[in-house]
Amino acid sequence: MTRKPRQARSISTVNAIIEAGFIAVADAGSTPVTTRQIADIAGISVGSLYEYFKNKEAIYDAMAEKFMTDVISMIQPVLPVLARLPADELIRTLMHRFRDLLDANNQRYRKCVRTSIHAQFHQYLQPVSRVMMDLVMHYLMANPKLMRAGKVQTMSYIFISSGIYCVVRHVSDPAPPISYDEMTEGVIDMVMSYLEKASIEDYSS
Amino acid sequence: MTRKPRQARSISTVNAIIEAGFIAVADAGSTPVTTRQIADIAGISVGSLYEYFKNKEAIYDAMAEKFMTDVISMIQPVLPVLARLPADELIRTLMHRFRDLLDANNQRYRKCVRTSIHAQFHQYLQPVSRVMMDLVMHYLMANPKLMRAGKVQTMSYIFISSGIYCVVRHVSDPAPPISYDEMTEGVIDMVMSYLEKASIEDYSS
Amino acid sequence: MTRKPRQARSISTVNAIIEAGFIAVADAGSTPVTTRQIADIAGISVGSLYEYFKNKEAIYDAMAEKFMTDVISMIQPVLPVLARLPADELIRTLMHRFRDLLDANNQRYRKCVRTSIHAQFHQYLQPVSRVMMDLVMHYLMANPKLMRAGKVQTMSYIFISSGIYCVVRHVSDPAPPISYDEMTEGVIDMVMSYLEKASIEDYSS
Amino acid sequence: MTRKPRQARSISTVNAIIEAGFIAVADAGSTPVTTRQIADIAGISVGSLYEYFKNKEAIYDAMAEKFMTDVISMIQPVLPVLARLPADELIRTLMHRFRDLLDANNQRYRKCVRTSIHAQFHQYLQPVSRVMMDLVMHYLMANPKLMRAGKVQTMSYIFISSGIYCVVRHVSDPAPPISYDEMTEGVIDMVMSYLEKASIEDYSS
DNA sequence: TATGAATGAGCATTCATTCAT
DNA sequence: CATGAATGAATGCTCATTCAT
Repeated sequence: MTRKPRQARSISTVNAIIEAGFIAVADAGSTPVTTRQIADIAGISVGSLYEYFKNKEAIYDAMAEKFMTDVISMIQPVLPVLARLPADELIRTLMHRFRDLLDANNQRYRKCVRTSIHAQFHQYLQPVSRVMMDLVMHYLMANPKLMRAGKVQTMSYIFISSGIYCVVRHVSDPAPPISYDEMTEGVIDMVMSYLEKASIEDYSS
Repeated sequence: MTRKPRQARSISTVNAIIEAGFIAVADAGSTPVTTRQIADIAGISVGSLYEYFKNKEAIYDAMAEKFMTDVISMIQPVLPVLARLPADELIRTLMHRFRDLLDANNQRYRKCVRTSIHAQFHQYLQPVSRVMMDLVMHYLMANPKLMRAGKVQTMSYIFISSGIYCVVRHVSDPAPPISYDEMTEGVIDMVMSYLEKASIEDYSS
Repeated sequence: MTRKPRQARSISTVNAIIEAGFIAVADAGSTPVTTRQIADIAGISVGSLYEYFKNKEAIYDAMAEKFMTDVISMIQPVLPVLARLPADELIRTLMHRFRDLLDANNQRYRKCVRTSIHAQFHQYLQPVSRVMMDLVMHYLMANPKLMRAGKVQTMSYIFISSGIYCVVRHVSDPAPPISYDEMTEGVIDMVMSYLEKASIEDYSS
Repeated sequence: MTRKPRQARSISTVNAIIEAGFIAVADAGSTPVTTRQIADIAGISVGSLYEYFKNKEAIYDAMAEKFMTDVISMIQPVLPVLARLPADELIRTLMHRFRDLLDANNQRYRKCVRTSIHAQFHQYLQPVSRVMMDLVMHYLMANPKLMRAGKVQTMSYIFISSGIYCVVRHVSDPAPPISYDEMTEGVIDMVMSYLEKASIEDYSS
């Protein structure tokens, strides 16, 4: 049974382990990460690892949760602002903040996404989809005229999938044929074209 | 001239192993596949496996290659037709053929994509991107007016990434919020909106 | 003079640990008991465990000793009475008191014997043999005519072994083919037959 | 999954592992035996161990089964003879053959019983009880007058328990107070006294 | 060529014991 | 005295790979 970390020291150890997990994944390349590696990086013994986490899986879960938390806290503070932005600015801001998140902590997440393609892809990306979906919902409520555009759900699904995977692919690509900024503008063009066309059709009807 | 029986056998054994690899991955769920499983399914001994493949990695490589070949031979025969189609019809045809490929052989690839999310994601999808890029190039050469639309490379990159990942995500999702056909039409809308807008801008300039 | 509170506390803690040891063994079933479990049940920390006992082995030793003490204090008070009883009554009384001891404290010892079959068998049973041997000696001294019966030592050894293991086996057996009372009477028959025969031979000689 | 040993070599490896198991248990004293130890003694690698046995438990099971087989084949060949023997000769023969079995193969079973007191006691002894019960049944059918003696089931239970544990205790005792032969004669006396008394009572009634 | 028994490094996990606080 | 976080050796078990037949 995992002891519940109550004390300050314990909490920091838990964080150190999660931290070590990300570093290990980032460093590991495609080979799977061992508990020993994580313990070594965290500067503790294997035994201690199991004082704080039931098993390896639990560490991965905590990492995914930490990632989600980071994604949320990347968006949360600017949420009121984002909802008032025009769509192109919204996307641009989002893509930039995402890049910042990927590059924070010595590119931790960038490296992890690169290697996690081979491993916990879904566990990492599903929460992002969820958060993005929330954001879209907020945005639609703040911009009700968009609701009149058809296929709201379908287009949300597609835009979110597209956006996330464009980023993932770009991050994973060792020599991307276009720059991140070019990609950002492309995504904006794509979305804006649709929104404009949809609103025209909406008016004319 | 008669085919050398030894070679013929070798080729069929190699294919049997690759086949077995897909079946094993499809059946395995999330647990990793062992060489023993592959050998058993292929109906040969582990020892023989290593007669035909240097190691497990080589089998995965061959599987990815086989997948690419299948993707190519899905597109190749209709290539002349595709190039003459309007963009929406092109995408619709493509998405349908993709679905057929995923469902062929008792949904082999569908199952593999689902589980390979956790494993050889890139190895499988990079070739698809490559093939799609080729197709786009063909299409552009057959429809040179599209070339005048700006950001050809950027938008190709984005549309291909989007299209592939939309399919992957849809396949992986146990309960997708929209149907495959809705998604198909959504992707078409997205692309068409952009192309229309781009051509308008092009005209006006 | 007041008892030194430190000592008193120590003694009660030691007892609590031994107590906890029995409870842990009784509860554990066939899985081995950990020091953590014992400490938890005793309501102290693992660290404290090692304040009072050198190691796990020492706890087991203390448990065995406690068991012996309990066996002794089960017999001691009735010793004068027992020595004056006829042999059959002696055995009957003994077997009943044994059953009572096994069932005391929520069947603590019964459960322990059941699981300890797999573990500290000897450590638990040797003391019992010793105590029983003492009892037999007392009995012989009180009934000197029995001394004339041959093979006193041999028969003591056999009767004690038999008696103890009959009880142990009966306790361990989830579905014993005979009842405890039937077994008791059987053991009495067995012993009495021998004693009668021995005394006849003795007389005749 | 454990491969089923079909070939001669495989069978001998299985036996070698079981053999090694006994040697390991005999040598181990009170410390638990590891798979590594068994593999080393058997002269194979840990990996091979698991080719032949699902897990450690399975090895223990096989050992217990082997022990039972040995006990049976100790009795089986003399079964027709035993049934025609007077009870005292039957017991004497049995006890002697038991001693021989314990001392065979460099005292393998003697050592194992000594240390297994702490471990797989029941798993080893239950089969013996079973076999002994069978023998008693055979004996009773060959000597139907004994059936008339009361408490057949009770006395069988007691005599068998007594006999087995007397041997076990004697084997376990580093300095037994009586010799094996003395013990044998004592057990015979005990049983014979009962049988004689029972038959007298039977006649008189 | 084909086999499959054999290998053994490597993994996740446990737990008696220690020691800084 | 008490604590419980930390330790790390040790365990059961797996599986990619080899090689004698």
